[in-house]
Amino acid sequence: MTPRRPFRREGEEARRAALINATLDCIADGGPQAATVRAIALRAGVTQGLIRHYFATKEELVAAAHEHLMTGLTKASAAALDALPPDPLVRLAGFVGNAVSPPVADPRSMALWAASMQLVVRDPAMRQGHERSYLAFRDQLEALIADALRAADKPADPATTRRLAIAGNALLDGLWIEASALPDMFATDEIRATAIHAFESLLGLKLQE
Amino acid sequence: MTPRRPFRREGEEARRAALINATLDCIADGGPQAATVRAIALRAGVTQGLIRHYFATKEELVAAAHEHLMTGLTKASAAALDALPPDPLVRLAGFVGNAVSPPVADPRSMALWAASMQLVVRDPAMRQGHERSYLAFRDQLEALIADALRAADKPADPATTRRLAIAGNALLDGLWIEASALPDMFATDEIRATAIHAFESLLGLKLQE
DNA sequence: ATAGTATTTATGCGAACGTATAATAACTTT
DNA sequence: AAAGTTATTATACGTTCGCATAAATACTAT
Repeated sequence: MTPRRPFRREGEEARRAALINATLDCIADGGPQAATVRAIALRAGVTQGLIRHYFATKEELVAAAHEHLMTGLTKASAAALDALPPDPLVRLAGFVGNAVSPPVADPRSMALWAASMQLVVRDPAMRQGHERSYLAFRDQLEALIADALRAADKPADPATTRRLAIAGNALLDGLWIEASALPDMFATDEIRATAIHAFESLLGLKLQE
Repeated sequence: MTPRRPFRREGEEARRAALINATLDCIADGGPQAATVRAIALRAGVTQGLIRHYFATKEELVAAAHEHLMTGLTKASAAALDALPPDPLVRLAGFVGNAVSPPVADPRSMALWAASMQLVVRDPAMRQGHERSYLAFRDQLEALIADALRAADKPADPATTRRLAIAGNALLDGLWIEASALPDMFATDEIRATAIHAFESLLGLKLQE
């Protein structure tokens, strides 16, 4: 004779968003195996039956959460670019510095990224998505590198900028991982300085922050 | 009245090794959630009860597998160094090239690494282990960098070599991830050339492969 | 106000999980 | 050769998982 739990109808959009965010929170906290339908529902403030109403299977929900995460990261990166001044050398330095500093570098993002990488290795569809977002980021970096080289009157032919973008992207990935996984090992300033200094060496020019 | 399955006593050492390898295979194939006691036992050619006989809990087995993986990677890296000639410039180029090429770079290692990174973010004990192996690799790289700089009559003070080791390690990590996660995107030679060329820029000297 | 809709809760089911325990057979020792 | 030890198999137990379905209630339209 326990009273039935009261509720409000929040609408499809809000509920889907809440479920997706709850899924990401669960994965970030305890890994993919902690993202059970019951735990997700609890976090989203609903009961588990509701998940079935908006997503046919749990797998579908996880895929939607992954997509949401990826597009969110790309958007955040683009928005950060908008806030930078027009000088190419300053823009590149700012972009590089941001990529290895909080809030871009943080343990939660790292945990989510590691979780998604596991799927990427195994699932061709996930791999395609990863490839797309990887290329989007790298193309952004390549454009910034080309602008910086031209601003310094240096050659910026496609073969050069491509190679620099691949190496620069790898450098940022690696520093981001180290800064996120071992946050106590480096000061934020040290990682930023290391990243910018390395880019100066790679491009053979002086950047301004 | 089905006959009981025949067996042989293999001894503690062999059985522990078989169980650990089976665990890693399961994780590499299907992620941590695929490493169930039943799947591990099947792969190791035993029945599930035996796991309990050698490991008090599944968690203990997974931790042992993780440790085995890490020490194995460190050993492989050191062994590869032994095979290189004494010239510092050649050694560094060889070390850098190997780090981003098969068999070091391959999807299985990548999957295992991604799985372990999840634990690293969450578990302090795992993080300590990760930190140790990270530093071991970086120190190795720093020594090679210092030797290469000295061989080229360049300054190799500790502050410089440390910063170069951090950046160089990050670069190798990033390229290794890209080469492993997206093996069809780059030719092996391209990744090797990119890595060596980037190190030349970072150190300001010409390497020989 | 009332009826209708479909969002949401509540409950249940079968499978698979980690772990515990008992039975058995392959070795070892005497 | 017989007895003893323990590595190994076999079976069972309780929990939790994803998913299915039925019941109820908040909202919408008339």
